[in-house]
Amino acid sequence: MTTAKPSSRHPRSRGAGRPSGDDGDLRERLLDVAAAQFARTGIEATSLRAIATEARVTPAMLHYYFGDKARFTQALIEERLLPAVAPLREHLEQAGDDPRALVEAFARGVGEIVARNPWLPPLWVREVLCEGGSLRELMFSRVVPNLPQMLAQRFAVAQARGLLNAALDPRLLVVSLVGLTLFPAAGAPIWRRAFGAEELDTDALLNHTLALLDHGVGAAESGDSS
Amino acid sequence: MTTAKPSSRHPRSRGAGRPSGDDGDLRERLLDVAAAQFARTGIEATSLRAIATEARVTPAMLHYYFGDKARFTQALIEERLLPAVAPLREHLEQAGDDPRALVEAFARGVGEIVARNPWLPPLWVREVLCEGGSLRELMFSRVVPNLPQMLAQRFAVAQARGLLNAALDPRLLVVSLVGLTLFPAAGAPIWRRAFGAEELDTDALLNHTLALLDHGVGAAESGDSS
DNA sequence: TTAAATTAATTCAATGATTAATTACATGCA
DNA sequence: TGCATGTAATTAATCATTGAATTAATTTAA
Repeated sequence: MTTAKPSSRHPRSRGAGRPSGDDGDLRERLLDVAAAQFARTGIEATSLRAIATEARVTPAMLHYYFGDKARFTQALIEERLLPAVAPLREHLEQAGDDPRALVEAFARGVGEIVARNPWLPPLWVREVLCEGGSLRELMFSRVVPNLPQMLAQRFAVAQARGLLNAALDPRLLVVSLVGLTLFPAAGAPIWRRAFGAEELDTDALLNHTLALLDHGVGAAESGDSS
Repeated sequence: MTTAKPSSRHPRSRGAGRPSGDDGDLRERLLDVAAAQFARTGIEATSLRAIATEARVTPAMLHYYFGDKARFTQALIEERLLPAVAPLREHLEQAGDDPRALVEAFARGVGEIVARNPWLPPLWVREVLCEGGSLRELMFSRVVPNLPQMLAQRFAVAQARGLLNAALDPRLLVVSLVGLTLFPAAGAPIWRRAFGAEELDTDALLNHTLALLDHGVGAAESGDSS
């Protein structure tokens, strides 16, 4: 055992002898590369080898910095997923009780998060939404604990005050809202492919979503209020 | 080479000596098991061994009936995915030009398909929507060739006639529609988990979606028309 | 010269793919 | 009717490859 073993915790310490002629912290780079690759291929289907290769290092580096794959994904969650999603909560808490404001806050918040972390939607869809996803439990217990319930609750209050379409179910509205925002983001490449080469304009999507939620599909009788 | 080799094509033929004390065609069963497992774990991350194990047979059976993994998934697409999705096209073609009717036809069609093939939404989300999905190209070229464009086109026509909210983009409306229908279906387990133990009622979801698309989130001024 | 950072090489299990042997039935033939 | 035989269906066993995890050796800078 002459090997240096950071085993449980990150080495971090700068200043030590590191031959890395590369850019910033390798540890960070590994997380970034992994986030992108996990989003592309899925966590289970992505080999540590592939990550290491894309990061131009040996697979052993992953073991050096993170231990095993489980702890690696754990680190990814702690240091990428959680910080990325955190702003959404604030967005929502700042929004008033008006359901339209809530909806807009949610859609705008998701939009910003996605803009900053393009890898997030595919990862979320794959690993949280789907049944066998690796991040299911974690997402619920740590990332957005009872955020869906909180949102539904506020919709329910708005509905009781007559501010929300009475035909809607507050909880299903949350589901719809997520579907309208995260789903298109996750599928951006596909829409591009389906509807010609144009990039999916996130601003346009946001406005469209709000317009849809404002009036529905029927021809609007009054002007919009955005 | 004393081995029987159906190599290129399905053996199919009944009447021959088959020790299988099991139920129907093993070939079919393998496809069903695989569909479920692929939906749960993802195609890449699912081993042939796992499929064989769950089907209570040897991995060699997969090779016997299908060849390699690529041809196996190909068969799954041809014999499960394509037939499953086919009805949607008819549904849409029968619907009139009224956007509400179109929307309802789509939502109802998706609902029926999902009810019949619970494995479809997760598989679709994973393998078609996401970038690294294995079925991307195939889906577009074979399963629903230019169906999105067709839908968008009809929305555009309706819009030109003043039947559709002018603030909407026909193509983005298609995106929203898919998000509102497929996404909740794919995430059914999660909503169950998020909002207590109740099953996600697909009928309720359908009605909710239609209500949302009819009037938006604002308090409705007129009675519903369902 | 010391310790962090990194590479190279190794081990072990799992996977995809394949082959050879085995089973069970159906049919032809006596 | 009963037996031999061919063939589809299936299992057991094998092989090469890949992946995760580990260890030892090497580089680099403080």
